[in-house]
Amino acid sequence: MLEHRTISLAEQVFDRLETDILSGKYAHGEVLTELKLVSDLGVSRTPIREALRRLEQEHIIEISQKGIIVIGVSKKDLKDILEIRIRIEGLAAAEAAKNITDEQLEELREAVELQEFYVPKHDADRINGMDSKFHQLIYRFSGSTALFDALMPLHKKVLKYRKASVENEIRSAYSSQEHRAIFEAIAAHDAPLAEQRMRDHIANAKAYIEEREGV
Amino acid sequence: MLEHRTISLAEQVFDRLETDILSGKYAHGEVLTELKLVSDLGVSRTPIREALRRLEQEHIIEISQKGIIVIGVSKKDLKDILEIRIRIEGLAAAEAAKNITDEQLEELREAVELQEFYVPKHDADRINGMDSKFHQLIYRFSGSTALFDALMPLHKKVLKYRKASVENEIRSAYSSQEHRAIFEAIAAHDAPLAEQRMRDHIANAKAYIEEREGV
DNA sequence: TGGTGTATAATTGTATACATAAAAACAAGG
DNA sequence: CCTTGTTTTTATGTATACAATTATACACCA
Repeated sequence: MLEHRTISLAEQVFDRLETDILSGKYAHGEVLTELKLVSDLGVSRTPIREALRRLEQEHIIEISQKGIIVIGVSKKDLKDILEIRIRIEGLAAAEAAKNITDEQLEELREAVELQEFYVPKHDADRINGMDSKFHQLIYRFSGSTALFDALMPLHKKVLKYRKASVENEIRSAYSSQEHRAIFEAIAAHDAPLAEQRMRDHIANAKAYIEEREGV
Repeated sequence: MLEHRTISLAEQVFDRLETDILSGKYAHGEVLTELKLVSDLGVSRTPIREALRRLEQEHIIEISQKGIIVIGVSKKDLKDILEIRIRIEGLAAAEAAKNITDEQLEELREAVELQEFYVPKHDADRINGMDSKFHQLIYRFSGSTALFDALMPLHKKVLKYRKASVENEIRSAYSSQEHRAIFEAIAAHDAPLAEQRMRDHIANAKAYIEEREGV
């Protein structure tokens, strides 16, 4: 396992396993063992176990005597997650509109504009990356740890399904425009407008994803 | 550390530390070390570290080279948490109204009635216990893992502040009545009514707590 | 053939030894 | 007296050895 800066092996293992599970690299029901992960990742059981405990807490794996069972995110989960995000992600945008600094605003602007840059190029991975970054920055700039902690795991769990959205040119273009509109409301420090636009944005994403996934 | 049934030491350590931190037993800013916990709890560093990782993920501790810094729940956190719960806990009640089974309904009824039993006796600990149980059962009976995962940590983090509410006779009696009303709506499988009553209940609790805490 | 008990193997659970990095103590020099 | 460089201590990070539990394979018997 390469790259060992200041970030601990336990953290790296967590990030990697979380991404692999949420991206669908491991299938639902697949059984892993700590020993298999030891040989795959090239680290000892200690950091692996610490990562597994956190993944278990997020309910994307289950640990039993048989091994580590991959759970992932079901379509029912997806439905529930988007329903929750419709109700609280607007709050994050509203709080960000109230609290954001000029410097943070520039960081947010960059995410919006890079996404706009990649959309006509159909670079799905980078679009997805900027899309994620936009939402996560808003969680952070809301200034609420509670909102951040509630929204971040929900957002990460949509990864696999968001990827598909981004590959659709029409939805991808609309989504980028919606981000721009939310950004403008936040930049104007108009909390109610930011809240409404974010709520609509999640509702649109939900409608698209659910139609696509057939739920 | 006594009692080692089927539940692992790591889990026991997590529960104990979480309760101690959220109840205010450890003060904000207090610094612990793994070694201190080893001697206090009588278990090795391994299960302690696994518990600490989970507590760190919940943002109620921070781990640094200086040791383990207790963070806990600030009044700002409390405000943010209740604002979130107002927006999504009604959804949990609505889903429970749709999905609850007769057997689960009886379990919920028991929590309501035991709370009603303890209120006139001013048994704060047991009232608090039944109050918590009522909400947590609804999270479970909502049938949504996402709602459960979002709401459970928020609910647990109010522990310290809820305790004070429960010691007030007037608020405690109202709260118990509100639980009864929510229960009746769920028992009637009236999702919109359950949602509205739960939202009002959280809003009332928020108003009381915030007035009391002076935020 | 089916079930049951037992032996075996495989897995997680826990403790501990060692590595590493940062903080703290301290001494020297300006 | 303050600053700075060095040493020492103290903390977490990681690997590994050992324990305990559970799943599995298999032989035996009804």
